[in-house]
Amino acid sequence: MDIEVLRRAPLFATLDDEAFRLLTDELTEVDLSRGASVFREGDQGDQLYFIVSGKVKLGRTSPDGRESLLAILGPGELFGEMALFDPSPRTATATAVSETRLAGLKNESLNGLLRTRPEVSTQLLQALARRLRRTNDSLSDLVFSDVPGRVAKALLDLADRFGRPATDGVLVAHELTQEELAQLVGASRETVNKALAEFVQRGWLRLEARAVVILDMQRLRQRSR
Amino acid sequence: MDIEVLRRAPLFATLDDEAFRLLTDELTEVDLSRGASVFREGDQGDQLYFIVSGKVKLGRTSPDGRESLLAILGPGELFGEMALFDPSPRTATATAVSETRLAGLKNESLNGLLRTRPEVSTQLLQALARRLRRTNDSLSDLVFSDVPGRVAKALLDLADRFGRPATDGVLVAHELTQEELAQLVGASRETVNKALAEFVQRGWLRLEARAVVILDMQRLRQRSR
DNA sequence: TTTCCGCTGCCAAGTACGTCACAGAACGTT
DNA sequence: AACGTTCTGTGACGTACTTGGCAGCGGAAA
Repeated sequence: MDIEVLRRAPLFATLDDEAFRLLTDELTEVDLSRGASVFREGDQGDQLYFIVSGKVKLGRTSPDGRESLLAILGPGELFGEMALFDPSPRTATATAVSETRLAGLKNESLNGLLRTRPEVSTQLLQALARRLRRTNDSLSDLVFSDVPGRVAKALLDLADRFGRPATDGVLVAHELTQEELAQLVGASRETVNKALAEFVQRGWLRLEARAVVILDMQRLRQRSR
Repeated sequence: MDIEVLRRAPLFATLDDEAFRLLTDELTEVDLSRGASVFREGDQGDQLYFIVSGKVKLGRTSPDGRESLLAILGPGELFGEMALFDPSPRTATATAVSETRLAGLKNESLNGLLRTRPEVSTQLLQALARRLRRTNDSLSDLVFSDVPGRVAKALLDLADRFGRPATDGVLVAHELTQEELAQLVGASRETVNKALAEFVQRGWLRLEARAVVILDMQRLRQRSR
């Protein structure tokens, strides 16, 4: 397993090499192809996961079958920790958005780590606090912004986390279909498509297969406020 | 100060009486009347707060001045902890909804506590995980449910946490104006008013001043799905 | 290649909700 | 009691969005 990503993860940053090696022995490798789920709403959960490579979407299903995405996570991020601290079934489904490699850490292993290395809990608290802040942001966006605004925000956020400089702008290989993007911003596919078309028409974006190139960050950022 | 609420708070449950007494010495008492703020968006934060009595709303303001509420918190709950773990300015404004008494705990005191009592961090992780779950719930509700559904959900949630049995139902003294209730569910005051009127007309509710009496939990619960 | 299916783009129609506008009730202050 | 202010209730109207439907496109599978 490629442990480089893990070694750099803030959660393990305080560990010395020896402790880190012991820990990696306890990790389980999980490989997923696009569309495969790690766990589903209602499952019993006793593991948290690190994303080594690829992307994962966390989603929920409404009683009548519609879907909504809580977050898109990438390399170095962790998820599935809630079921450990607040013990109850999983409240979201985790699905691979692309070819994805995860490292699973069992509840007991984590508890062992927390016992011998209490500093690690600080990192966990930070990770949770950051996630809560992001979720609060999404909540406000949903109330304050219209769909084009939310799409702009989502693209900028994805660009921050997954963007790479390209010849004429920033390439954001988000790997999401417009349907998934719509579920992420809480709107219909149709409306998101229109918003994207408008951005393209204004010269702010170029669309590619499951990716966009942001040509005018400035304007897009203004539209997102 | 009335320390009973604090003694029962899960965060301090594992402390022996001696440790608890030392801790309470480090708490600062804060009293607020309705409408007064503990901290505001953008402030520098170095304290977290327990609610001893009363209620607090956590809200955000949009660039154009509209407001949205992230949560209503009551006795025994804590807030303002995010600024400590994820150090950056406060991302929400905390305002008293009624006469409120708080106990403030400084960052350094908390760190001291975490150093001597690492078990406390588990409780903090739990509290954060629960909050994150609730926020995720709000997020899904906003996407999945219409306004009447969200109003029903909000009332049931408030009933769970602040409801007291009455002669003909459950009295929920939420202390919120309809404007605030609207900000909580992410809708306009008028629409919320109409939803409430409909519930009353169907015999599910009775309205009182900044309170409701839930007459038919069943139906209300059905409407909220 | 050909076929198929998922994804994209777009039009038309319906609707839930926001905005505006106003009036009455309740509450606190002098 | 008189007054202003804040809160509640309700109707009319416009619109941003959803729903539904359909056609073209491209990549994967046969």
